[in-house]
Formats: sequence, structure tokens, C-alpha cells
Amino acid sequence: MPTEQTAPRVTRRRVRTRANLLDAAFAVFAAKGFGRVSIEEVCEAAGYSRGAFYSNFDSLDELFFALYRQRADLIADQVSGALALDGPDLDVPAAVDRVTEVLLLDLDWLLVKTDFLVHAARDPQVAETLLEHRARLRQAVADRLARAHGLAQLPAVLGDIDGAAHAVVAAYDGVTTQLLLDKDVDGARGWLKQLLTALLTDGSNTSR
Amino acid sequence: MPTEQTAPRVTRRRVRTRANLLDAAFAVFAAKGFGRVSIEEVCEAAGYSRGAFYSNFDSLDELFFALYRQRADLIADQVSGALALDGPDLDVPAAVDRVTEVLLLDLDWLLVKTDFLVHAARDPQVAETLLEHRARLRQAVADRLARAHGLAQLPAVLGDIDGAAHAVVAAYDGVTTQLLLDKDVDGARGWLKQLLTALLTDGSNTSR
DNA sequence: ACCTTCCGATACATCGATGTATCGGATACA
DNA sequence: TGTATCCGATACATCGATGTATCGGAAGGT
Repeated sequence: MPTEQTAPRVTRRRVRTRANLLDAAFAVFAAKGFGRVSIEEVCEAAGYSRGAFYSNFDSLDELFFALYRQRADLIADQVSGALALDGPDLDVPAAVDRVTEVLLLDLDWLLVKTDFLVHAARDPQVAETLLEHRARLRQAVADRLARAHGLAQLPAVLGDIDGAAHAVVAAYDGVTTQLLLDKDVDGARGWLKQLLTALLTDGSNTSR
Repeated sequence: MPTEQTAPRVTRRRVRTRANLLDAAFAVFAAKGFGRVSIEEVCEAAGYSRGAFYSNFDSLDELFFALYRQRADLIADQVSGALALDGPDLDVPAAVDRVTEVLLLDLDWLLVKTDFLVHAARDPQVAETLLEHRARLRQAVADRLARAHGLAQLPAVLGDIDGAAHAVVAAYDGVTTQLLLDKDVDGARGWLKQLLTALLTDGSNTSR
């Protein structure tokens, strides 16, 4: 008996082509923007014909949605990993460095993610998914802050830890916007670090 | 002699229809997103036929560009006004309130602006325009901060005044992103105020 | 009021994208 | 290895969007 439930028999080649389509779509979306991409372009980039597409997805929207989930989960894992790396003592600058590294590593992902944002902004259904994902990230940050809260400094006038986590996400989003325009990844990283330390540490000391 | 330069004679009806097309385009773009709008939809919403469109614009991209410039200039003026309102003494909370009011007033504008962002992110030509506009806003903020800098508090560990202005813009962008998803304008306003005061005042006092 | 110039509507030709139906070859399982 | 099933390629029909060429009517100047 198959390990799957009722099983449309199972598959194998299918998962490959599906993955290939998703990868190709990522590249094409990043390059041209979701709004300017046709199904055929994705297929061509993946080396398939449209038959393969319609066999795996119902619409470009559905593919886009699947693509977002895939990549977003991946990033979420990386961030969780970066946050969990050091011991119970939180080294703020180090953690900020690592997270910043992960979050601003891939410009293509930021492009696609922003496409998905404008998509979600007009579809409450989709927005909910994106909000959930953001909440997960935020929660990871909040947990990390909570674990280390007793140690060093109290955040600021941001309210509770949850407020601080919100602020972290907002800073990330803000820096992302600028980065999308000037494409200065290193600058954005430094800038995000600065913002995060400004938000997470009491504004008294000006040394690093 | 006409006051215009070499003058393709002048016009009058033309400016009306052009404005109507731009207004209609704004509504349609906000509702469906730039990537999902056809020329014909814009014309239909404006009450014209495609002939009018092609008589005024060469492409949807060109219209979008013009639309952005129009609205962006408008917002920039409003922000400048809100910043210039009080005297040489800067009342930070009051100024933050007014600016926040202006910037987060119109959800439709935020939607269109974000569409334009993803558009600009793939076209350096367009990106430059957007960057210029952002620089203008940032400069207005920086000027205002400079005028009131000697008065009350020194910002924080953000570096110079220009750094603080950068931070303000980043906070705005960050809050915008969240607002696009949850559509909670009031929440976003309060949240932006909180962020801005956290960034602009030394993090020592927690009272208002 | 004329009439020249301009603007926008209509009609047409074209192109690209979409979705479906069908078929041949690959794949998994016996 | 045989065979039933599945997957993806091909071909086709259709639809919508685009751009252009042409024409009738409005605007503006004198």
C-alpha cells in the first residue's frame, strides 16, 4: 500500500518538473515582475511547454502563491537558525549581524516578495497568508528578545517586547524599500544594523 | 503670440481629458494593480475611448509615470506644508502627528505608490525619479530637524541629522508595508508616531 | 461667423496569451 | 518485461489587448 492517503497513484517526475517550474518562475518573476510575465515565458525558461504548466497549476496566481510559500518558509527557517545560533545570552550586535545577513542577502527574493506584497494588498485571502508568515518571523524575534531580555538593556519607549519585535520588522521593511531602489546591498545591511541597534538599545551610548 | 514656447498651437480640452484619464487611472490602478490593468479599462473608467488615450500618451507605462509624478508632487507639498506649519521651535509630537496624518491618509495612494516601487525596482531610469522624490522628502525632514536641533534633544545613535531623516523615511516605509496588508490606518498612524518618537528622541523618558 | 487646427471616436488589422483536447512516450508497479 | 497509468508536448480554437488609420465634430483665433 502507498504511504500516501488515497493516492492518485503517487508521482516522481512530477515533483521534478514542478520544482523546475517554480525555480524558473522565480528567476523570471525577479527579472520582469509578476505583472509582466506570461505563462509561456515561465515554461520556456523552465524548458517545458505549456502542457506541463497546466498539468501542475491552474493559473499563474496559483504558481505565484506556491512559489511564495516555498521561499518564505525557507527564509523563515534561516532566520530562526540565525537567531538560535548563540546561547541563552543574547549578543545583540552579533545576532543583528547574522539576521541582517540572511534577510538582505538576495535581491531577487526581495523583488519577488514585494511583488507578492502588492498582490496580497488587493486580495485579503492572500494577505492573510502573508500576515501569518510575518507574524511567524516577528514571533521568532520576540521569543529571542524575551530570552535575553533580563540580561542587558531594556529596549526603549516601544512598549513591550512585542512592540520591539514589530519595530524590528518595520525597520526591515523600510530598509528593503530603499534597497530595491538603490541596489546597494552592503549599504542597506549597515543601515539596517544601525536602525536595529538604535531601536533595540537605549539611546544613551554612541559608541559601537 | 502664445506664452508657450514654439507651441503646437496650445490646447484646453486636452488638459481636461488628460487630467480625467489620470484620475481614472489612479482609481483603476488602486483597485486592480498596475499589472492587471489594460489601457481600455482606464479609458472606460474615464469615459473615453482608446483614441483619447493614444492621443495623450504613448503607453500605459508613460501614463503611470506621469500619474506618479503628479501625485508625488502633491504629497511632497503637503508634507512640506505640515512641516513648515509651526514656528522655528519644533514641537516634535505635533509635527509628527501632522506628517503622519498626511502620509498615511490615503490607502489608495499607498497602493499605487507601491506598484510604482516594484516598477521602479526593475527600471533604473524610473528608479532615479523615485529616488529623487524620496530625497526631496528626506531633505525636507532634515531641514526641519536642523532648524529645531539646537532646541531640545539630540536624536540618537543614528549619526547626523541626515541619518535621522533616513530613519524617518525608513520608518514610514516599514509602517506602510504593514498597513498595506492589514488596512488598519489608525493603527498604522499610532504605530508610526511611536516609531518616530522612539527614533527622534533620546530613549530615556517614557512619558509623552 | 468662418475656417483652420486639433482632438477623440470608430473601425480594422494584428498579435500574443490563454485554455483545452488529444496523443505519444515515459514511469511505476507486477 | 509487460502493461496500465500518468505526464507533458502538440495542435487548435478563442479571446482580449494593442496600435493605427481614418473621419466627424469641437475649439480657438480672427
